[in-house]
Amino acid sequence: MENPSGKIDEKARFRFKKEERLCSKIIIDKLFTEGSSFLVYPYKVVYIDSDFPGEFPAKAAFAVSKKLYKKAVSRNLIKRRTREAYRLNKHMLSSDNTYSKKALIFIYIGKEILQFPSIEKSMIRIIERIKKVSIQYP
RNA sequence: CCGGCAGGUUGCUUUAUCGCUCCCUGUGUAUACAGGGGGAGGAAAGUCCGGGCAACGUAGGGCGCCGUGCUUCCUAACGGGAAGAUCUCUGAAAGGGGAUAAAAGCGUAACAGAAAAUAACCACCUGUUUGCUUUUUGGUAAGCAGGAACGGGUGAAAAGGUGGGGUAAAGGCCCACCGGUGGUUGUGGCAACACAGCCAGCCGUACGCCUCACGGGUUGCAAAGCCAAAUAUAUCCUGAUUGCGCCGCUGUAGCAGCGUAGCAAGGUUGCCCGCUUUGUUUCCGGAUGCACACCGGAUGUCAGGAGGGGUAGGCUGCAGCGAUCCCGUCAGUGAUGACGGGACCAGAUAAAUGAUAAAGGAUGCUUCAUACGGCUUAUAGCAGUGUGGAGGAUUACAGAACCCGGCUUACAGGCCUGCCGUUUUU
Repeated sequence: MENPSGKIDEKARFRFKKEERLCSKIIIDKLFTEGSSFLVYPYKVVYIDSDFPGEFPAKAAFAVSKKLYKKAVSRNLIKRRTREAYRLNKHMLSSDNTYSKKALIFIYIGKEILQFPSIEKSMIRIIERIKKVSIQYP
């Protein structure tokens, strides 16, 4: 908005600060009770339209089931790889008015810990699907 | 050298790109940007003990429950640790595992076995009855009465062991030596205890109950406090006012004071005594002389508290001058302590401390080359050791959540110190 040169946008492109992470317990509860979802292996993605301050197209959270992965180390590894894939590709979601703002949760349901390249591939497919879903027709 | 045991220590490195969180400085009113710096572990794990800290409870006493249980020491404390004592299992050894309060009383001991503790199944001995035999003051078989723990068999365990005397046959029945137990004296040790002497024939083992000593209030940082936001004052208690009962004073409307005791229930975070709080036995009516039982009523307002309801955001707690960490010296066998110097060292909260790529290191494996000495069926082959190259593999266990001290469990590999040497080889 106030950066016609687009420089800050360029810098902030790969940033992923606390404002872009989904922290509110209320929204998370709402997501699980009212949200829609789709599957792109190895993820289940839950999303809902949500309004929040800021210029970001979405707020995201990442989850790994404690039942599938009992050790904290492996859960951390999956969440870190997922977060990294989201951080590197979230610029594809633009913050135009043509798209509604979203709250997202990525739930890892794969039974094996995948390497980063295949995780990134799935993430790109997920983001394209979210784009499709959130087009607003005025 | 190799194999093993014990203790300690360490537990991948570098570069590039893109990020996360906290602190400081600067620009900057908020947001934000730039620079600099900090950012997982020895177990952060299990949540098994012990504390700190916090809230609540608590006059005091008794009983119960739970935990611990050789000795001395260490420690803030411990069920932890160090050094030691006795017994026992295991190992060739270095070592490793386990047990240990006291004993007055009581209980249990599967299967097998006659019997598991006031022992008699077989065999043994004595007496006697009957039968058989005639080797007739004997022998033998069966029964009865008794003696006897020496032999056999069972068992995890059978009433100390060996030898001798003694006896009908035997037996600590008696004696010598050995072992144990108890008493006692001496020596050593702070002590557990050890060793030695003397005395007593006193002589099964295991487990449990009981007993004794010491310790233990409960819940946990989602504790606890504050702010913001938000819903709703159901119910209960206390005080004031109005009102109830009794008594007193003035005097017919006010004022001041009191409400004992019994019973029941609750609280006292297992129970009881005790303590404490509340209710009731009070009044009126249904309802009729009295009593009991039953049903209904004994108001409203304000303030405070309990409780309920709401919230699930932020701040403090909470990032620590400390049972702190590092180095050194001294004391001590050691756990540990004292002193001196230096340091201030993660703080996330759907939860940071990373992701990706490349190179390197370490350790096995396969293969090739080469060097060394050895063996054989000897210009060759075999296995071993060292060095170098190539390929592929492995690089563990595991992630802080209020903080410490331990314990337990998991862990690829490397390093250091000390100790042991059964088999095989040199």
